[in-house]
Amino acid sequence: MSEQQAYLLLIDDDESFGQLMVRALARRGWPVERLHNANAVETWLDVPPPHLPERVVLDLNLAGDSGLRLLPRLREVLPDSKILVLTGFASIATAVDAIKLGADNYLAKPASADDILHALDDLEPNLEQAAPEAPMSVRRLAWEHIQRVLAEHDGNISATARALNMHRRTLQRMLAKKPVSR
Amino acid sequence: MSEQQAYLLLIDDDESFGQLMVRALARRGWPVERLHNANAVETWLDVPPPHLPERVVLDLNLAGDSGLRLLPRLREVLPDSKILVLTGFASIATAVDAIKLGADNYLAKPASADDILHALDDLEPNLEQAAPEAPMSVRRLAWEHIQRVLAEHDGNISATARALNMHRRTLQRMLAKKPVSR
DNA sequence: ATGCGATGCGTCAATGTGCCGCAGGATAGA
DNA sequence: TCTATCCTGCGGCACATTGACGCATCGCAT
Repeated sequence: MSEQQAYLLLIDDDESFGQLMVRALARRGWPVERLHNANAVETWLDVPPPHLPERVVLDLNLAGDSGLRLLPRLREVLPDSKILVLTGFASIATAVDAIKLGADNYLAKPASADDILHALDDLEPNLEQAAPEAPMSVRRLAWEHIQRVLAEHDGNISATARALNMHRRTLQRMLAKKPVSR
Repeated sequence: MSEQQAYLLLIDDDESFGQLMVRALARRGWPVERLHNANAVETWLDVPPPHLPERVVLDLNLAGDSGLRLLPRLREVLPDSKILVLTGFASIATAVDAIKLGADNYLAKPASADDILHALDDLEPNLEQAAPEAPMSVRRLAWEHIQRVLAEHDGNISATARALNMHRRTLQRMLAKKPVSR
């Protein structure tokens, strides 16, 4: 029988983003299989198909980082696949965790299909990566800190606000605007 | 023969910060060996001492080339040491690379001695339980960060505001009121 | 003397934050 | 099933902070 075609497994529960991505990836020659939520991934992992994906994009945009929980088993079932973690709430803490848990790369949304494919291909650490010209802005620092504490509290906004001694409403508003550039 | 004492290797070229850290770590029971620049690290790596450090703190802000470059050899010479990468210019990209290159953890400045020791001890990815530490409030964190950057710029408010990508007037106002609050 | 950048400060409009309240969802126990 | 609790998203409003602009002053090197 003929060799089966390589494909990409997209784990993502954002419907519109997911469909867009499927199309964009297909246009670039990647057949995409999709899983829409953590449960689907669990059952998929319980009985993996004979033909395994060559690449995996794991979106952990869900409340809390339950997506990270899936990583170890994913890596176990797919020792040779390239796994990319994608998130709209990127932080250094979760990036570090993701790599430790076996991800090959980590990307912050918004990311284009090209960004994603590039991140999956270009896995070698860049030694030249000089330090960015400026220190972290206060905003970025605050964002990182909040993400860390949020993670420590399993994504519980109220508890995080209490721990941070800030108002729940304020935290909520901060989290509502996704991109914290600088 | 007597067992030699575990010690920590601090690789950092910021004189004031380094001395502070050495003292703070000593107060917490860690003898510290220090290397002040990339060259010193190179020669140290060429002829490592018989008694190797148990923990390493590598500051990426080494003058000249990136401290990231040193990581692979460090890891090679010290397969069993805990290596923490510390940087005032944190970014997700360098965090990912640092972990890939063998760092056990990655921390952004400003970081206290306690932060550092904690980061060196708590290497497990944050899946299950959260560290029960009391998080700093965002305000206090911001204040400390500002103080640090301000110091790095010799107290130059305009330059600091530029580096932090914030308004000079705003920085000025923040500094005007002393109460650091929480 | 002249130019340049840093500093302190006033003002005003645009944003952000503290605080209150409410409705809906999830959950644990009676 | 009913109920008490906790969390969440969100509207609204008064007050606080920030961004942007301008201006006078000061130290310093040319």
